[in-house]
Amino acid sequence: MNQAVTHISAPRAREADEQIAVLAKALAHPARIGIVRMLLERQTCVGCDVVEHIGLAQSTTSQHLQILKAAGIILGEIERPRVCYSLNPRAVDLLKTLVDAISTHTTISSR
Amino acid sequence: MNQAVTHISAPRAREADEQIAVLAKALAHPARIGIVRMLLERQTCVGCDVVEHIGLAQSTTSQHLQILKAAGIILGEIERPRVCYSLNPRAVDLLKTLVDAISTHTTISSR
DNA sequence: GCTCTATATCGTCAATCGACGATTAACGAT
DNA sequence: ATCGTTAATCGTCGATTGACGATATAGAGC
Repeated sequence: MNQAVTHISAPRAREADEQIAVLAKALAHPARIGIVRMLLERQTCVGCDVVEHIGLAQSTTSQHLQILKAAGIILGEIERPRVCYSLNPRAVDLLKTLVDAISTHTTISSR
Repeated sequence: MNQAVTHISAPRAREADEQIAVLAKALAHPARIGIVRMLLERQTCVGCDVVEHIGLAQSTTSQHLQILKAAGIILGEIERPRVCYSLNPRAVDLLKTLVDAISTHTTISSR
């Protein structure tokens, strides 16, 4: 039972690796980190604000938003003709769980 | 002062975005997540074990290890003819700080 | 000096990413 | 019905990634 968290069976572990990698990949671009930061500061915001804030073309920005949305990191609520974006608390929890697991291990194990 | 954490000046924020993105990018591949997970389970390990564990070619594995090392996520101590890899506690702290910041915000702000 | 072992680096190739402008879609307002 | 606004999607192009095998490097041991 004490191994429950640590030692997942191999195939499951691979799946988990895949999922985490997807999350990391979605965050692996400064523009997308910028969007996340923006959503932290103002707790919600509209697409055209994002375009203005990060200074890329509208189409490019939309792409970045789609990537974040596909990874479940942000939510987009339609408010015609706008879309209102916000962080997905579930994704934040997932991230937190992950990093907690890592930091627990390193605290215990790395001297 | 209460804004110190939240509201960093724009150019600094961009730098921070860049740095975080670099970190995320280094983790944005299942093989590399697998390596990190491996280093969590055994607290340290040698390159050739990694090759065997993740099942990619030696050259490919070495590349992944270099990427993680370049991002500061792992450390490689030379023990001729091997290299002994371990997680870098500083990187873990960095990640933790980041996610803590995010989760604090979402807890406070998103109802 | 060679040979073995463990890593790192090089060169190549297909696949993916990230940027852009142009176009399309959906609706509210006139 | 037409116009204006906001987002999403398409098509394209150069740059980057990830895979591999081949080669290079560095030291231990004979």
